[in-house]
Amino acid sequence: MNNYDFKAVEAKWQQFWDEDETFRASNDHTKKKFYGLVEFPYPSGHGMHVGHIKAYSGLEVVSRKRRLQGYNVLFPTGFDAYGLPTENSAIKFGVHPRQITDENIEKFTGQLKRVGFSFDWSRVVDTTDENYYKWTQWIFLKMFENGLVFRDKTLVNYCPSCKVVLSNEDSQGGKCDICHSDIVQKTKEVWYLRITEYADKLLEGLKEVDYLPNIKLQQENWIGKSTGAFVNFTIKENGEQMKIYTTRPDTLYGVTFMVMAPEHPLIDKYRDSIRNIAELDAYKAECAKKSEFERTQLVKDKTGVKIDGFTAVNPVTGKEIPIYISDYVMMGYGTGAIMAVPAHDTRDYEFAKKFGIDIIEVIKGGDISVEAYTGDGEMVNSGELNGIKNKKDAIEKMLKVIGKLGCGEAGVQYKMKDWAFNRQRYWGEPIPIVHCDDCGMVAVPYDELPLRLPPVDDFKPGTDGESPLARIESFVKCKCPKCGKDARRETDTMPQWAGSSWYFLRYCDPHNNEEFASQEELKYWLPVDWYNGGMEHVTRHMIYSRFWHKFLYDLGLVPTSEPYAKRTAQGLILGTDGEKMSKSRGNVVDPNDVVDEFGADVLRLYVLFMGDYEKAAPWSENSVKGCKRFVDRVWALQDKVTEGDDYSDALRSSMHKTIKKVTEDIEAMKFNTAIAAMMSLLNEIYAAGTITKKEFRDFLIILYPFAPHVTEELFQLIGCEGILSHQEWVSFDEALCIDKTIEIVVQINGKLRAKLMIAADAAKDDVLALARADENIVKAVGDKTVVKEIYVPGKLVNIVVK
RNA sequence: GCCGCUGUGGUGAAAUCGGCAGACACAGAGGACUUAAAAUCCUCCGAUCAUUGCGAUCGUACCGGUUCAAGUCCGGUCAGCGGCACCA
Repeated sequence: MNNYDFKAVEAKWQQFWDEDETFRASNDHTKKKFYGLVEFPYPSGHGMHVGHIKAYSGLEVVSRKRRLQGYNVLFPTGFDAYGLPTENSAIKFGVHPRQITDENIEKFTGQLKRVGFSFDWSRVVDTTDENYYKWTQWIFLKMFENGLVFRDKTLVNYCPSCKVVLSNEDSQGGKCDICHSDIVQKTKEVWYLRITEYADKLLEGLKEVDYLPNIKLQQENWIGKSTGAFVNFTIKENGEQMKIYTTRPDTLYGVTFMVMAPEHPLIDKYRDSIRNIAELDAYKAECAKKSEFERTQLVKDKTGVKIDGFTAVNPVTGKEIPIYISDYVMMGYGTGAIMAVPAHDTRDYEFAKKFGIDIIEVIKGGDISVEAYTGDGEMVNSGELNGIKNKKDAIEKMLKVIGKLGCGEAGVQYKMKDWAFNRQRYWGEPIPIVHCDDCGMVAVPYDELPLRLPPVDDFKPGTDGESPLARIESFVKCKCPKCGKDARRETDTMPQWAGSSWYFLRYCDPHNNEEFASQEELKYWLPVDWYNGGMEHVTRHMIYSRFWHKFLYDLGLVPTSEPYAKRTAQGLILGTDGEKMSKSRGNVVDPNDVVDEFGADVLRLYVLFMGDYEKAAPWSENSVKGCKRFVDRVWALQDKVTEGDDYSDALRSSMHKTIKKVTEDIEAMKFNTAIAAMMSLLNEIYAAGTITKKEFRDFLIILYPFAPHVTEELFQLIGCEGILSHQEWVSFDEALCIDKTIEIVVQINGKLRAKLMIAADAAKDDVLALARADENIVKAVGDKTVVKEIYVPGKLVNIVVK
């Protein structure tokens, strides 16, 4: 036997699989299917990261196993290639983003193949390919047609460094998700998708899918549904109805003032009758200067200005109360105005204390001279609500009261906002809309898709926040598709998340030129059976793509209401220092280096063996060596093979147990313990000294999904027929997993005192008798009284003594 | 502030339903082979005490509880990570 030449063996099988198209999904729709999906990479110039390898290795193992289990497996990949990093390097090096993208895709493809992933390479999609983005534009137009696209002039999150408008999701924490600069608020007219229309469906749909609980929870929190009531307060001076949203209508009797967001439209409407309008304007200007970040950081000190000229009337008490403006009320949530109940809301309490406003207790239980009481209790000072102790009852009662008064009704609110769907940059899908002076916004006709990105020399964004496309006259100037007059093309492009919102549909039928995918293929392949990816995509990509999918479902264009039946997430790989891998820390591990030194099989094994798949784990060069030893020891088994088409007595039960363990652990994504079980079996084989051909063959099959190269080679070397990729997964016999004799533990008062070997089917009394007779037990019991004896079959005996 | 998760040897970690804590690895120590080293193979490897050997006690962040039995369940505390955050 030679030393294992992993370079030659891995190259040999990668070439074979490539030429043989071993992993191509079949068109045979009579077979049972498995659609495993991993998040397609963004082809950045840095190449792949070991994190990518871990992210793909999970479903790679599942997919390889499913094929052996007789499934028609669709395990595709592709490239989510639009985006700023490519555009920025295009600007930096003066190279067209198309060229950079092509080079990066080639680099990524090579790296993925070097690791031996069993992707179906005939179905690769590239979101920047015109045959792909044609359909991204097509779906956008369908949304436009159905009223889900609108333009609005509002305060937007704007990144001054990237010169783009960002969605709420992309500017979490007041930082730009791309460059981490501080976001500023800017008024701009931009494109939106009406995702809020689907808020309830997105929430409801979570009930029918199998996502990890924390993924569901994060999505629920993001959608942020709350139930409460809308209540109208009349403004005495002008009769205007001031609508507020509250989750606590039960506290309506405790309202002592009201607050509007500084940008509230009623202020502008009645400027002339507000006596201190100059003061309000100054306050508003001051707030606009603060970034969202500052606004939320300076929580402690409440600021605001009383509106001199507005007085609100509490609809249930008829009492007159002042109205303030303050930046602790946001225009973007609810109605942009609130009723303030200082006795039972911490923020209102702080405000009331600072401005010397009355605090009226309506719920007993706290001490409102010290702080706001937000708990439950008996209603007081609340008219017909007095005496009610249960919050739910109080809310119900109040809803009836305001219903009778005709001043309000129950309502729901969502934290989720509409999706700012635009970028003022070059490298994205052009938005297929034409602006006509007479017809307004007009869709580009479907038969003119794709609306291609025009060739450009200068990709720099405009200083005024305009797309570079705005400088291309030949692109901007066009005829209105409706009336034929001169018109202007929209120059914004779609955000990075557009292309990935439907890519899993395209994989079903990637070369279709008539439809985004045929109904027949979609019916067969959908839903995605198992989707794995990073936690960072749970509130963006996942919500966006579920929204697009549900929209297409409502049009009858996809057969399932949910795109993904199951979703899991892998944990990060940290640097050897235990910190998140990043270029600036210099702790990034390049998968290429690992493949060069140890081979692809070792890399694959290690990323799955290093710890719980769903948890973060630091990289360790030394531990990689352990997996290398394992592969080498498997290779060396070829010298220990004896003829035999059965299991030997020595290994029979271990074989069955290991097959069971590996079969089940893969399904539960417990890859680390599956590998550990195979390592244990290998240790047993070494202890036994020999292995039958049948045992070796079956061992290779269960190891194959993890380490396909070395197992294919050994399968061939020991003279098995065909290739391993075409074998059947091995079965196990539950009965043979049970040992004939087992070890049980004997405890005295819960402390281990002896161990016994007994027959697995021994009767309780016999076991207890044996236990009592054991010399250690006799000694330990001594002259104490036996109070109780507990027997757990197969596990232990516990003798309780006094 | 709110919600969620996690806390186990020198290290990464295991441990179905409450039933032998530390599987499997890494690192370390000793030995075999070797002129030597690497590689490989074998042995040891939670702490303390005892030690010729058998063994004893403690030990899963901390404090308490339930139980014959707790890493696992319950109550409280602390620490770390993630998400949301003036959401009315």
